[in-house]
Amino acid sequence: MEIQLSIPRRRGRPPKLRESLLETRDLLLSAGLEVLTEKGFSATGIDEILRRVSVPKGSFYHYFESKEAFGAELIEQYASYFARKIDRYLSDQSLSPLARLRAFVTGAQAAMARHDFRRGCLIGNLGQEMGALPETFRAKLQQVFADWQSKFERCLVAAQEAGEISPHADCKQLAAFFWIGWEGAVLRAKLEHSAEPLKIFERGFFAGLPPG
Amino acid sequence: MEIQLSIPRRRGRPPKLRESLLETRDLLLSAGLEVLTEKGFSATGIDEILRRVSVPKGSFYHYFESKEAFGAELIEQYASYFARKIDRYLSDQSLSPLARLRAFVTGAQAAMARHDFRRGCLIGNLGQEMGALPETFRAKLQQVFADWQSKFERCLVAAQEAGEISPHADCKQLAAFFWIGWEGAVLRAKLEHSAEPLKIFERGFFAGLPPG
DNA sequence: GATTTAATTAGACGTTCGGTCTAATATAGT
DNA sequence: ACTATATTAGACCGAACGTCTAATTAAATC
Repeated sequence: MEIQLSIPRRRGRPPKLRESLLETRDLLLSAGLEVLTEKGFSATGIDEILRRVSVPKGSFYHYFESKEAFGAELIEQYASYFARKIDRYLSDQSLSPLARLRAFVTGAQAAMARHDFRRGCLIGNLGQEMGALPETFRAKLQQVFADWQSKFERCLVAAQEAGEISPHADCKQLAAFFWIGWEGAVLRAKLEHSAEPLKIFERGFFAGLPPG
Repeated sequence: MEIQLSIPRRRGRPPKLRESLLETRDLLLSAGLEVLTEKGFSATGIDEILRRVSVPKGSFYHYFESKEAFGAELIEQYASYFARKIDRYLSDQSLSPLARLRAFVTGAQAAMARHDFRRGCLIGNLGQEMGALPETFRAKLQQVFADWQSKFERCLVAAQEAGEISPHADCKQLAAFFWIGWEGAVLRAKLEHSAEPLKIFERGFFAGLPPG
């Protein structure tokens, strides 16, 4: 939980060849991710993030223009981190396309379990909070979902080609359906501190796929 | 948007036979519901609610012990209001059980549209926020979902008895699946300011039901 | 090696918010 | 008339928010 800096930061311009060129900045981002996935954007104060990693406020506003800018960068980081994660699962040629989707779901469950179902999906969290967030976030969040969905869509098409699901299935719709529901499941898993909602959604989704 | 009191409130003990016996209190609750479904609990300040309805702080803390108590009451109010709404739809004997479920979904879509998809579900909103909320809310929220789900479950059993879905279907699971996903759809509809996610989830859910 | 420039930390600052508390006011009850 | 009760009014406090300026240190320049 407590990330700490290897070498305590000092004032002033840092030496050029230190190992911690972006350490403080990254430290803030990773602490921010932790807290935001747990408590959301509005409920989280900069001070809390700062305290967690023993960084003074000045540093924060040195690296980020504002809380909003910080959030925007977190979205980008998280989105691409997660996109890579999806790609890793969905490109596993040792599994059938449908099995890859299942593998992703299983992996995501394990990931939530690792944090005792206390952390959700940053994108889902922020989406829920949009009413209180800078409007600039909306498009970003929508785009992230669109991206994740398109990855799923491609995998579903592959499943179709492999005869795992009906050739008449609308893969785009199915992919959207998955992500709409999955975020609900993550939300609920956080509320219940349990894997059950994730499992129920998994079962429901795969059982509902039109057989090939 | 701006609810206003019929007669401006005055200081002092109010006359007994006024029409506004609980007006101020109700005013606060309904304004609170509006704001909380849009922005969530943490992002909303008491002051904002008070300003909206031109009520001074003294009144708030006269009627409610704390923000937490206010939230708890909102949950109860909303939960039972919504439970009645569900009951109304699911007890409509002029429709088949499955058609009643569809009617509920359609009605909920219309309700969201009425607020331009800016307001979500209070229970879902608070569930997402749990990481930053008083822990006493958790059990309440879980119970509300359990309640709503059990209503759905009963209707699904009726659908089963009517031969609309497979007799082997696990109605409890299906009901849970619905509410898990539906909350995701509401979240997403709010993010996109669109009915599309609700429709996609509706299609996906009903298409996935095991035929009778 | 003195001086300027760039990078980073330190923390003061003003504002807002949640919650408390006291006073003021008005009606009800006796 | 007097007391009790209900409600509004808003000052006040401590904590937290986001911003901003100053201080400090190393690099770069000459």
